[in-house]
Amino acid sequence: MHIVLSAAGARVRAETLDDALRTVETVELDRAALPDWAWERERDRPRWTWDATSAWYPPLLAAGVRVERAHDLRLARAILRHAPAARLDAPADDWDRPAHAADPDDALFALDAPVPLDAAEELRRQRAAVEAGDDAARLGFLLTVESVGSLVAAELQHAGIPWSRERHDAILRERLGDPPGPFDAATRPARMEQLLAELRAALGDPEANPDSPVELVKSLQRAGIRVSSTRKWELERIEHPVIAPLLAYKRMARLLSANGWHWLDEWVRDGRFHPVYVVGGVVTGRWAASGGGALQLPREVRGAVVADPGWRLVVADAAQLEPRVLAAMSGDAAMARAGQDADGRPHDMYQGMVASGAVETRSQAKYGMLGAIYGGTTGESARVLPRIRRAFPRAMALVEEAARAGERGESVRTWLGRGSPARTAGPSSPDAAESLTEAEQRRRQSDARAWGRFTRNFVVQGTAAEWAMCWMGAVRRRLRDHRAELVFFLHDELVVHAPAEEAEEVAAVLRESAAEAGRLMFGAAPVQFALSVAIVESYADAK
DNA sequence: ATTGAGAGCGCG
DNA sequence: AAAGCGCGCTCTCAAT
Repeated sequence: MHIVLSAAGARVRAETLDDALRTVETVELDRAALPDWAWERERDRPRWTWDATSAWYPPLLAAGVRVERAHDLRLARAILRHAPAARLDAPADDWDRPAHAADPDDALFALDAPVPLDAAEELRRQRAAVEAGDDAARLGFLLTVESVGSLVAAELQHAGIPWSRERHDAILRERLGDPPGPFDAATRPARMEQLLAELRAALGDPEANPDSPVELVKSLQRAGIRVSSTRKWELERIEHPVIAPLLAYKRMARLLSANGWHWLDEWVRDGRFHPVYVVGGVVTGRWAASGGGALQLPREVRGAVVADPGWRLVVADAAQLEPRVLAAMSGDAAMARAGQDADGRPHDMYQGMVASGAVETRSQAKYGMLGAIYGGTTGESARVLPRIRRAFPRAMALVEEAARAGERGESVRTWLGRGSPARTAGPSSPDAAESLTEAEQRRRQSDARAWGRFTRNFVVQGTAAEWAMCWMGAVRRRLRDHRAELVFFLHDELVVHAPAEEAEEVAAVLRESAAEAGRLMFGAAPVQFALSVAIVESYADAK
């Protein structure tokens, strides 16, 4: 059963659909009455269908209403638009517009803006587009998984991750020194001022400005240091007294601007950081974050993430997720074996590759797999690739086929059927090869290879994102009647905030859910999804 | 004053 | 040690 919600002027229309998507009941109600009404109807476990979870769900959560199932029409439309297995012939319209960012306070009231689109009609159109295609089961599952993701994203934002202002402030003071007071002549924290003086002295340039890359390059060159940029790795290989204080300064400046006191004031409220996730925000299907930089939370500040008294953080990290996903997709039995021990239990995959004799060291295994999945062409990864190819031919064949498809300008798809975008800078004109200059031919070849690296990575990264959404969906369902709740997500990592006495049980839930995600995605494929799980009071202690 | 590109660096 | 993929954020600097 679906309940389709849409804005009807100042009110809300709720249409109940049976499993054949026939309308069986339509009611209108005041927006203010929606949470109670939804809570009532949730007993029938309907699939709440709306233009965007990010718009409808936050106000329900704010009113204390959780729902189990949803269908996010805009997210689904975006997937169907590019999925090779979908038969969607609707012309581009407002449903193709991404949802606007959610404001939990007034999202419902912002909704009535442009178009009262017919949500039920769009749902029927989407179902038809899935069923007319050649991969209906998987594609339908992908839409469900994406919608579960949208629910989890809203719930994560609602819950927030426990954040200690005191710890954060202490970390900043320890790293940067005391912040300048309001009447302080210094404009930078104490240790930064000190380093600034040091590096200016080392350069013999009292005006040197490390905050401006352009000015800094000039200052360095005046001091006889030949650099073309101020990138860390270029500076690191230079022997000069200015380098140490300069690198230290740059590191501090980064921390101060990205996650300093200003960030703390802006993003931490009532002891929680409420990250804004953007489901489907990345072409591959990964989530993006908007504001606050939830997906780039530096290790340096994770000490500020502290469980409430009597509570713990259960931090689970999927080990070697992308290689395992690749093993499952390609059905590469040797690679799957490398990820489990003799009893078939999850086990460090890179160690397994060493044990099987495929490579000599763990680091070779790691860089070899990175090279396979990203398309490495140089250095250690390129050196090991032939050995990886020999040991895991099916896995390598899958990524290399994806790369070749991309080079030919074809699109590729993830395991559940998300399609890669059309190549933008494509092979524009069918010029005869001989009419092109040599430089132009080289450029096109290199563009084609770059696009091939993108499609190569797309199939694996996108499928890993699908696994991750299955994982969190399973965790969410298993934690439904617990006090513990999901509070953070980071591509292949989940954090649950749990009462101390529940922590061990939650750790088991995380593991069982990883196994369930593997079964849901890949059926009986013999791939184990290993987790490293830590029960800690502070996120910084997780690894 | 606002906008956009590029540099640089944080995350997976 | 960095490279090969995907991002967001903050800063500078030039163009509008």
